[in-house]
Amino acid sequence: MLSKKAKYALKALEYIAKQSDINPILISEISAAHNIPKKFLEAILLELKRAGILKSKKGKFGGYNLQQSADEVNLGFIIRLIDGPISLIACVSDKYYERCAECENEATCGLRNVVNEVRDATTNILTNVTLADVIKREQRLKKSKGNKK
Amino acid sequence: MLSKKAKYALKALEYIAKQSDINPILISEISAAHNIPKKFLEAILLELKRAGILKSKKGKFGGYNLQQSADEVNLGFIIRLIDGPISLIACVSDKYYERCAECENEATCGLRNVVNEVRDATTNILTNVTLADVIKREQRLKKSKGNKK
DNA sequence: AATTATTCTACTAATTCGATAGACATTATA
DNA sequence: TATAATGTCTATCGAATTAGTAGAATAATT
Repeated sequence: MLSKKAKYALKALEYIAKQSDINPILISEISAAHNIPKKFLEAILLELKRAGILKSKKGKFGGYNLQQSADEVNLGFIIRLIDGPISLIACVSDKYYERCAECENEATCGLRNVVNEVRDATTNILTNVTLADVIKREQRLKKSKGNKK
Repeated sequence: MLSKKAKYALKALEYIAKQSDINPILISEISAAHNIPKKFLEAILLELKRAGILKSKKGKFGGYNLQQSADEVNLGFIIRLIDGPISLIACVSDKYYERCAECENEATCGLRNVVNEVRDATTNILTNVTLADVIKREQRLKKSKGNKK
């Protein structure tokens, strides 16, 4: 499961991406809109800024905006940044690889083979879906819901 | 990521499944074979027994065997049993469903839509791969490794 | 009875997660 | 230049989870 931190990060980024680029978005606004503890969100946005995803403006009328465009930021990047490995076992992770202590031969491990397949399936989705896509999906879902009624 | 407990459980089950059904397998044997802390493994095997996956025999020449056949036990079941939800967010989980506090409309949430896709991809693999499959994969990997040399 | 195993209860140490407090720095504008 | 509004930073904290341990009880075999 994702940590709350990662979920908050994704929700906040989606919220910022949806707004116009002109006005910086307030932490307190995002916090109120999604019931995210403000102080916790502060730390998260700061981390996203340090990673180059957000930019900030201090002082009055300050706040946050995307630094990259919404179709350049994929979900996999965010999740890895906040939560670490996406894979179920570290022995199949690209960025967080670690050997299994209890495994004799990695190359022939059947479990590793399965877990590797899961990782491929997961990262294929997560690294190909961007913030812009998430917003598009939301709009599509809202439309198709309207049609059904 | 899987917990160590879940990884140990999977490794131990694979080990038991590989042996003949006749002789019960000792905890200490599995523990030694895979570098799994013995006392910790004890608790894990007990849990697997309670879930109906293993059966045990006490006393001399006691130990553990599978209760179900190796092609009936799928990895998803084990992982859910030990670690809980496979999904990245509980709002798309079958067995561990929970509403997101920060989400207004679940049906139109774009993030949920993506996470649901990930869940489908993951569980499709994990619930279709059995212990028997893991062993087969291992054998296949060992063969293809031999051929290359 | 002795031996060898699982079973069960109860801890515990370390780490991670989620969250908070409060001082500080920066910016806009009145 | 004062002030209000905002992000930045450091430090901390409680609760939950994870990983692992100790030791007595129970059961089966010889």
